[in-house]
Amino acid sequence: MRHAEFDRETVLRAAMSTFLVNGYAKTSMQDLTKATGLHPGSIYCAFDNKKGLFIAAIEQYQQDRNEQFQQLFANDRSAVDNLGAYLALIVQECLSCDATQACLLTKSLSEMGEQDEQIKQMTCQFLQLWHQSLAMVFDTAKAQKLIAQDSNSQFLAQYLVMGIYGLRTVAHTQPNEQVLQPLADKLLADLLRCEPVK
Amino acid sequence: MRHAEFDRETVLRAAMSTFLVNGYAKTSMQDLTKATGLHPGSIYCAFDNKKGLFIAAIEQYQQDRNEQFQQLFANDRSAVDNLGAYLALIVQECLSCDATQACLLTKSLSEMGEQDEQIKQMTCQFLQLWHQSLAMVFDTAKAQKLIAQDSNSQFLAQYLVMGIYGLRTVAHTQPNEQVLQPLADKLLADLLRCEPVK
DNA sequence: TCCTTTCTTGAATATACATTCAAGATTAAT
DNA sequence: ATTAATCTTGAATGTATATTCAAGAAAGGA
Repeated sequence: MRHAEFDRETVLRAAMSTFLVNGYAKTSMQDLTKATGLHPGSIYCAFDNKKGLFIAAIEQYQQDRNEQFQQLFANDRSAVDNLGAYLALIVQECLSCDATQACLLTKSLSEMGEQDEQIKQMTCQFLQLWHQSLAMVFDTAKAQKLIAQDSNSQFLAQYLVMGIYGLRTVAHTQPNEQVLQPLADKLLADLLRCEPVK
Repeated sequence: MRHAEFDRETVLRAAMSTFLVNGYAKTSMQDLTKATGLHPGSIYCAFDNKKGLFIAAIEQYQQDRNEQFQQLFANDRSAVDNLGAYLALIVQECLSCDATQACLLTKSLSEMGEQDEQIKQMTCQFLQLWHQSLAMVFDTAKAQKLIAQDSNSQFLAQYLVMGIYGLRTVAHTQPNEQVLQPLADKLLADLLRCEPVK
């Protein structure tokens, strides 16, 4: 018997980062061997092929982001404060010039959604889970009487998702805190306003 | 003397559509010869290389979209009505299942922005022009006294840009009018509200 | 210590792809 | 009608790239 020498999570995070910078198509196996330190044979042994590594990297991304999310909201502070902190964090991520700024899920969906049904299914499912997590935050806000009792948590979460997608895209052309933070502020304000839902 | 046999705009729109579906990297010259009806040599003669054709297609896209935009807003109706019609049009585009749903500028920026400075410059510039066009619409709305006189047109336009980016991304996971139209409605409502700008 | 199992290595393979180019075809002016 | 200029054709070229595989290395059980 013998164990694999590499640490799976480390390898997946390296691959993840490479895919984020180059996109899937423009990431070569050579890029991946350089980034992960693994030789081609090892990658094919552990992940089947390039797409298998990509899928594993996306799953790791989802897990990492989800843990970060749960940690941010696991406290007794008001849901509104937590949302404000969450948005501020996203703005800061957008400002950091490295590739963390984009979301691997939406980037992959945009690149491959039309051609690869499996990638489309997986990314859509993960983004849906994120939407649901945000809806639960709005449920909490309702319970804390911070927003109207007749608010539609699903709708508000969807609107926030839309805003965050948009914020990240604006960041590509305007990676500037003076631009992004006011947008995030208005987004949050518009979410908290009493609003009859259609 | 002899003229080229193909119609440049037709060729560029075919290329545009192919790039939109596959992305730049996954579009082969073979795809492009099939889509445009041109043989490799003709493409290289007219556009230098694959990237040259891509750039020309992006320029055509910008021109087409800009003309569509100017036409939509060239009337005497209220700027708010025009914005509503514009958003409704975008929602309808998002619902049509063909590749028109995405924006070639943001898609290209997302795919190649990190690696190709020229593409980044060009797409950012065109997106900036769009932002300015929208800002002028808010100036009109101000002149028509439909929004507060101290509104910041630049900021409102940026917020609308953000919302449209977001709407288009949501459409990838939820290509559903019952989801998209309410989001667009709230977006417009939030833009028209009297809002002290930071 | 030895042996079996599993992992690692990286050169070799096969394919896909962007690009070139020389011959052939077409046009318009003379 | 002839000619010169330009366009079209599509097979050939060279490069990049994903994947395979057989030999070598390491680990743990007997």
